Amino acid sequence: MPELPEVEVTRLRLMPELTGRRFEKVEIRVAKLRMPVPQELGLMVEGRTLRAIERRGKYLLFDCATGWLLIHLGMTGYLQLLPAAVPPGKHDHLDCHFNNGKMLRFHDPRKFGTVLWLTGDPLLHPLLASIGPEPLSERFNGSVLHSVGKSRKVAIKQLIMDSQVVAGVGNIYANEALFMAGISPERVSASVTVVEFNRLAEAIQQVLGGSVARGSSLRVMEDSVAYFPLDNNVYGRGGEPCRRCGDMLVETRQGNRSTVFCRSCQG
DNA sequence: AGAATTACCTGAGCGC
DNA sequence: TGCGCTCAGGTAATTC
Repeated sequence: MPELPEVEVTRLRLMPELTGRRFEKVEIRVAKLRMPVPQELGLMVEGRTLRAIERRGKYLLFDCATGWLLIHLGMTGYLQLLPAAVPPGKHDHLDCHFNNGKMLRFHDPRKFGTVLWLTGDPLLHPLLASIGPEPLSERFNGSVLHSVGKSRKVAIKQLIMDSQVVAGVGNIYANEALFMAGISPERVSASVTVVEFNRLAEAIQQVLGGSVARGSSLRVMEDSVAYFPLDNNVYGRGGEPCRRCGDMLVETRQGNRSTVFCRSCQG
């Protein structure tokens, strides 16, 4: 599923192809996503020139000067850049045609994604206004994490998955970052020390930044710009040996999400 | 306010 | 072969 690094790599790949290009035509085939795709989207976007593509958490923001096209890929969504003539298949819900003959196609089997039109400052929109700091910015560090986490009673894993605390840390990277930092996902947030919060913030940046770097360096695979493989240390490896100590990784559930960790390496 | 739970959705994998 | 079940999970909305 697209996590922050996949979203960022998508942005980096689309930007050189599409900035400065004009939206010619928008085709909405399926508007019934998690939130309805606004009817007037075509009217708003067509004829506009794309100035840039920004990202906030896992939200992509297409700067159209008069407003912003917001896209979230949900769990199963991806964006493809294709020649305009490629016929749509199942789950190809939306196409944006550009004046260079390219078409940006939104594909999302589970329809957890979001496509909206925003006016005004996008960061003030309710969906974005209360998102925490960008994990890959200098604004995010152990002190920031500590200042919110020191008084919270939730498990540390749920704290770092809270988008109000830090943007865009999903289940896979939460598991991986906690392993890297040597902290048990089950620890109550308030029991985590300053030193550990520092290690955790560092690990979050390492794990996300490393994936962005790896994803950016990969050749574009086929026609997709969304996915790249991930070699996880813990996620998806419950019951298998820990790569650090060899003990069996345990799999539990937290807030209905699967958690995998090493009881020996993560205290 | 913070924590916990629910809803949204479909493909994959499973047992029978 | 196919039916029914469970699971996967980002995040907004809802409830406690």
